[in-house]
Parts: sequence; structure tokens; C-alpha cells
Amino acid sequence: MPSSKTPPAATTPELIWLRPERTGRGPRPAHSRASIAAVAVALADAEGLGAVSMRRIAAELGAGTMSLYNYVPKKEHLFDLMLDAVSGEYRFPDQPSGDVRSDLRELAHQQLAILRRHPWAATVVVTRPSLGPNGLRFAEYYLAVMAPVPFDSGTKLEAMSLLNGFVVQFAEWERGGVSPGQDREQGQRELIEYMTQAVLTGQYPHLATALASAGGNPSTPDSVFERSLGRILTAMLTPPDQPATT
Amino acid sequence: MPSSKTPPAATTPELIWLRPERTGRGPRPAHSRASIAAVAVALADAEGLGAVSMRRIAAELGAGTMSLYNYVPKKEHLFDLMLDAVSGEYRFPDQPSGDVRSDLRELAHQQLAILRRHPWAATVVVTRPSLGPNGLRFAEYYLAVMAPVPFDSGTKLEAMSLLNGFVVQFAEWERGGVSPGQDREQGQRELIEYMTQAVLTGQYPHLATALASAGGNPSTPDSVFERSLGRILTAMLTPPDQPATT
DNA sequence: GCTTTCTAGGTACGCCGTACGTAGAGGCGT
DNA sequence: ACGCCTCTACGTACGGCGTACCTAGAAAGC
Repeated sequence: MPSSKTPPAATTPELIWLRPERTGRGPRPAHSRASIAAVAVALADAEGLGAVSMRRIAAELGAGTMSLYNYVPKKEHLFDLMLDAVSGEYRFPDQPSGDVRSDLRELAHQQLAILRRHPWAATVVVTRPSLGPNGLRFAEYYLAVMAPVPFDSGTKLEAMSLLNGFVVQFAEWERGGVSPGQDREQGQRELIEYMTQAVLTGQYPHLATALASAGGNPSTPDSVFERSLGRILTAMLTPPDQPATT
Repeated sequence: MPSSKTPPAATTPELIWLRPERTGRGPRPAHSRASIAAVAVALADAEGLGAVSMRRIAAELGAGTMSLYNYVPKKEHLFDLMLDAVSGEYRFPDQPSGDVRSDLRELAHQQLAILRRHPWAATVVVTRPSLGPNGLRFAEYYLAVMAPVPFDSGTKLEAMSLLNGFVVQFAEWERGGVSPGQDREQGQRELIEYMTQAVLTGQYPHLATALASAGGNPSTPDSVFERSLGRILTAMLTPPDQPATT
């Protein structure tokens, strides 16, 4: 009776964190998930996400292309590893300060800093929100910060998504929404040119006045972030059915 | 003196909306940006964003691969066209109702409906926020809705980003953050499995309790959307420096 | 020591985006 | 009316991609 051999385990898991990095048999691997992730992160930082290919990473490691597949079964998993690697850059205090709002603010600032250091990460996190060990650390600390707030856990996690989503969107917006090698300056200029000439058709009166008055106050990205963050925090910490209307 | 021949116009614009669709010379084109976009949208709806390739679209149109490049100079521009095509699905009333909050709510619902009809659109909009004619229509109507609100235009546009960003993030989250052909069910199951076993290590006490209490109330996606939307609206409509703390 | 299980890596397939060149159609200036 | 000149259509080809599949050989367990 083969019952002690573990039930067939179905198919091998798709989630990389469920695959053990090493089983103990066979030759010692020459690399590790961590080192692979580090190389990939460095490459993406230097040349953009588009430069990250299995071949390239393998070459950078001095390995054969296909050897990489022993560590990273699919390219998507590489992104998971990269994301979790940069999530390791968070620095959490041993204890939340007790001031929920300012702790959340600090968390958001760290997240923004990380996304600025690794601009590709915003793109990745939005399309592949995988929760590796460092992602869990983040969630854990976040929940610790939120401990004094009297919401149920589901609501707290919804609020976390709200906050994360905002920071990521902001980072992506700040990047100018440009693809790898593109010139941000030119993109901005052309967008303004297009909007200006669209507005001249008279079909967009409100946009016209908005555009006209926009020239005045060129507020810095940081101040925009600060203001919007304040709003988001307020929204997060408002009891669920507070708003009077609708 | 060649001065009447128009100044060199620098380089051809990168923004597709700045390129005239047709100049009037030469043979009549057999296709149009609109028809191309329609084909691409249908294909992405049916087989996912990954199935959208220049070759495939051209084939679907009955055209040679390279002919497509007469209409769409780069693949990225194809995404711009697709996005603006689905943005054409918005239905705006002639006049805002005057109830800002409920008009914004309606706008958000329409946006969510569109993103549910075209799941790929969330991914695209986040990496390539291009503003085509229909995008401008949206912004215009949004500003009309916001007309009674006494913020300056910059702040209103920031608020729009907040709202858009939220809806997009929600749609992406709802999709389960899975890549084209992936099985969402399995992804969810594996994620839960991983979190469960991670929590068992005792390193994540808050997560543990959150996970334990989460089993109770399996709130529907719609109710989550509704609640979070309410918070976002509150955040948007709160005067910029209202919050007392920090 | 034998077996079993792992790692390393080469080869090859079918995709992709797109640079470039050619052929011909049709509007415009004269 | 005619010719020019610009535009469209599209085939060919290049370099790159992810990865399926296969062969060797190294080390851990019995």
C-alpha cells in the first residue's frame, strides 16, 4: 500500500514559493534564487525590464541558458523573485509607534522610495502581485500597525490594497507612463501638444479651462504625493459606513 | 528659400494621436485605425493580450503583416488604439445630475464594467496611459461633474487619477492577478496554501489571526468595490488640507 | 558500490517585432 | 491630359525571445 509515499501531490505547483529551492539530492547547485534575483534586479535597474531575458540573465551568471530553468521554471517566476527581492528593502521598526497614521505614512514613503529605485517594479507588481516571504513581512508589519484600528481583518486588508495601489499608481504615473527606452521629456511635450490642439476644437471646454489654469502652479511630484496620500489615509481610516450620502 | 515648405517638423511624433490618419495622397487605404483596433480588441477579449501580435492582427484583417505598419507604426501604438476604442464604450448623459458623488459613482461603475468586459485593458492602461479622443471625452465629462466642487483644476485632476487608479487596481485584483492563460482557481488555492503554511511557522502572528478570521465572511467582490469606492470618493471630495493629524 | 536523483547545458522550434526594398496605384500641379 | 510624386501593399530577412527535449555526469542515499 503506497499510502505513506505522500498522495500524488497533484501537479507541481505553479506558485514558485511552494517549490522547495533545494531537495538535498544531486550535485550542489552553482547558483541560488537569491543570486539570480539579484542579477535580474541589477539588470532591470540598469537597462529596464525589457532587457531582462532568460538568456541574458543566464549569460550574466556565467551559466548556460537552459540551466537557469532548474532554478526558475518559467520567466514569470523570475519576476516574482525580483519583486520579492526588492521587497526585502523595507526596514521595519521592531514595534509600530502607535501613531497609526504616521506609521502608514512612513510605510508609503518607503514603498515609493523602493519603486523609485526600481522603476520597473511598479509595472511588475501590478501585473503579478505575488506574495513572497518579504511580501508577507510587509503585510505582517502593516497589520501590526493597524492593530489599534477597530476594523475587522478583511477591511484592513482592503485598506492595504487601497494604499498599495495608490503608491504604485503614483510611481507609475511619475515615471511618465513610458516604455523602457522612451524619452519621457518628449512624451510629455507631445501629450501637451496633442491636448492643446484637441482643446482648440472647442469640444472640451472644461479641459480647456483646466489646461489654461494648469500653467500657473507647477506643483512638485512630492507635494502631489503628500496631498493625495493624506486623502488616502483619511479614506482608509474612515469607518466603513461613515459617509452620509449614498 | 525653402521657408514656405513648413519647418522640418523635427522628428515624426511618437504619439499616435499626433499623426494624421490619412494625408489624402496615394491609393485609398484598405483599412482604418478603427477597424484595426476593433479586430485587436476582439482578439484580446477572446484569447488574451498575449495573442495580440502584429502578424496575427494582420492575418485577421486579411492583410500582409507589414502592411499593418502603415497604420500602426509600432506595436505600442496598437495598444493605444485598443484602449481608446474601449474608452468609446462610456455613455455620458448630456448633463451631470448635479449630485457629484453619485455621478462619480456612476462613472466608476461604468469604468469597472468596461474593465470587466475587457480584462486586458487594466493591464494596458496601467503601463501605457495614453489619452486618445475618447480618453479626452472622459476627462471632459469628469470635469463637468466636478464643476460644482471648489477645488482648482490641478487638484481635480489629481482626484481623477485617484479614482481611475483605484478602479483599475480593483479590476486587476479581481482578475486574480493572473497571466493570460492561467487558471485563476488554482492560483488562489496555491496562494492560500502557501500563506497557510507560512503562517504555521509562527513568524506572522497578525497574519495568522487575519487569515483565521477571514474564513467567516466571504464578502462578494461587488460589496468590496462598493465599500472601497465610498472611501475613495470621500477622500477625493475632502478639501486638501482638512485632516487634523499630520 | 549501485542506484537514484539531481544539475548543467546544447540544440532546435516556433514565435515575435520590425528594418528594408520593390512594385504599383492614384491624387495633384501643370 | 499627362507625368510626377507620394502613398499603400507586402515579401523577405534578421536578431531575439521563451522553452521543450535530450544527453552527460555529479553526488547523496541505500
